[in-house]
Amino acid sequence: MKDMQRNWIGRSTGAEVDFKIDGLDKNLRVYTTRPDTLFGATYMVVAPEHELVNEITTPEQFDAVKAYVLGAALKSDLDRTDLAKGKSGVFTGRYAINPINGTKIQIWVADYVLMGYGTGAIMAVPAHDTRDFEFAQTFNIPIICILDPKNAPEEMRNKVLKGEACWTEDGAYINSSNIEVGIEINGLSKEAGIATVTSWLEANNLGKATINYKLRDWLFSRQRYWGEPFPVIHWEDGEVSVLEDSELPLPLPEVEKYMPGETGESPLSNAGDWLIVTDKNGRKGRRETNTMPQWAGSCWYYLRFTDPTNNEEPFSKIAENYWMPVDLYVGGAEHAVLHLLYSRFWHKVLFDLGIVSTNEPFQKLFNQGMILAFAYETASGSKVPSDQVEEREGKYFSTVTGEELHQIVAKMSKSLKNVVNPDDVVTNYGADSLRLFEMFIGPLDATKPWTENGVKGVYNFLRRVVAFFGEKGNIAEGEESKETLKILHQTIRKVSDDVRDMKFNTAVSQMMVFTNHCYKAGKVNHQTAVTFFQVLAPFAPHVAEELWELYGNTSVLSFHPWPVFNEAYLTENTFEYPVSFNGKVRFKIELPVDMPTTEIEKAVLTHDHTDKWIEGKSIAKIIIVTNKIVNVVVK
RNA sequence: GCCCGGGUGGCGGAAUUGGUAGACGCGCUGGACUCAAAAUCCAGUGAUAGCAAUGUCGUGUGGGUUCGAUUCCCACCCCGGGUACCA
Repeated sequence: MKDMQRNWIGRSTGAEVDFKIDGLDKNLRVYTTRPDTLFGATYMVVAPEHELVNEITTPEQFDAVKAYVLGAALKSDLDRTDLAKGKSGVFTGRYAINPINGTKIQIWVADYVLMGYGTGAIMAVPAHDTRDFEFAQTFNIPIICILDPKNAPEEMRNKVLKGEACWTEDGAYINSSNIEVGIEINGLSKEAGIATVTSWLEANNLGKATINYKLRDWLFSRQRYWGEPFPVIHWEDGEVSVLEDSELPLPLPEVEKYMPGETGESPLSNAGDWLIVTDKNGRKGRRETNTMPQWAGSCWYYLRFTDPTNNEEPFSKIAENYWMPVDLYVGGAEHAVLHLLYSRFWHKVLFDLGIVSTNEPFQKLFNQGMILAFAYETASGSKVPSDQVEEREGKYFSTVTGEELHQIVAKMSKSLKNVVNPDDVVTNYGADSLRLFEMFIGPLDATKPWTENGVKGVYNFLRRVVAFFGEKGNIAEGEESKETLKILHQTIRKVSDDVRDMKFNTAVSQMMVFTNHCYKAGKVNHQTAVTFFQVLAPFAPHVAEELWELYGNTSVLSFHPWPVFNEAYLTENTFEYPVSFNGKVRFKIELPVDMPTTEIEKAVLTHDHTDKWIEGKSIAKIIIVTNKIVNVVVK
């Protein structure tokens, strides 16, 4: 999860390097994480949107470049990434001077370089970068190897040295010195190479060490109508002010259309009169049109929850101190780089400002798995809404086109219309059954398709609980049996542990074990029954409360403390040892738990079945793990 | 491509983290009840051989470590999710 956040933030360290443009009094600045490979730079690429494209392009190449830039602009982002398989680009006709060795290298325009990252321009080192290599091969650009892959297989190494293969891992520098300008990294390690070249660039004023992030905002940059408007006014004289506390909150204005403004501004720019404000001196101003869309507001809701009725401030220091940090954050993995990342960021800002008392907002994260559902797609892979699908003899067909479809498993979504409404389960089996089934279906963190196979199982369990404990004849007076007490207390322990570990499926199964035991035992006493109701209550609250009341209680069960298990009921006097020969279990033998190993050994060796397995062989060793297993090694 | 998960009966899933593989549930089979069916209750249910006692095989595949491996190590195959020309 933190890896995903790290990837999203995408911090990288490298250097910016200036290349002189041949015949122009300008520099082309690139960002690279590998300044050490400067000797291997054989061409440069600028993004189609780069501001210098027009200036760089020579008259002969102008039409070709213009056509290419236009073409790139028309491609959507999706197309551009979809076309990742093949590289495209066009030569600008212009050259740049490699500052480290004075070589003239071609400048190209290509859409595999993105304007939004770094400087929108790169130096290409085809021998040691797969993208550059692919491009250089496509357009017959020289490939110069400067890292000798000494530890690579011989065949591979030869290809790399000849510029016929790309090598992105470490190696020994070759062709990497220029005495005239005082730079020499041949023989250095990668780390030392990067440091040497970077300091050389800085000393000669040709570049500097830089840190870059690929972080994209995924929240405020996607403006929409629904969101809290910023309480900010831009005045005609250039002053910007925030609203008085007394003017808050600022509600959203009613608008006719929710589309973005004509200049691509937030939808609030369509709000007409609402936008214009005049102060008491007649000065005119315009309201800020940006809102806090989507989860911008919920990034801090947990703080407001600590003090929800406070009318003076978002939350009091006392309340914040008492409740924070949040014990548990339950959310899907899809929140990793969205809600969770923003929440952590905001919280850290508030912490630095001294407004909250913790550096992190959440103590523990739990990723619950997504519940998937069946969906349908055509042979060509396009999705068909589930309400346009009919089943005939185990095959699926579109009710619109009649085409045969195949069934896939995909996450539930509105667009696929494969959302399952749990109301049916509630109607047929009750809310407790639905609740219990969601816990019983499997581990909370597992992703799995929704199926109602098995709802019957938990429904049956609840029905058996009500049938057994609802029958007065099953409740006996007096002391509880040892066996029942043991299983009851095992159940308390297991359910307590499983709830703590959020393993609800096994907690439910333990309660089933207990109930099955009650049926076998035939009778249990009053105390056993009500203790079980307490355990059951968080899982099936309606059933548990009903039974609790049936037993003459007038208070609410949920307010009673959780039962505590008693170790004394769980201790055993004997243990049934599995006896194995060479690791294979052959029979079992019941022995006292405190029997010394020498006695156990004797008991095993004198057992009737033992002869059969040691016949004609000799015993090499006997391994006894107390109250676990006995293993006899024979040869 | 890269980064995470994960492969256990017909199915959903258990297994105290190296110690009896398959708890619990669904489904299926048989029995009881019923004129009959449903519901319910009881019993059985990994595969295979056997009337049985019992044997052999078995946790994606192949190897390794170990007295002992679903669990640890190495290589590979498959599935799911995330991400993607980030220089």
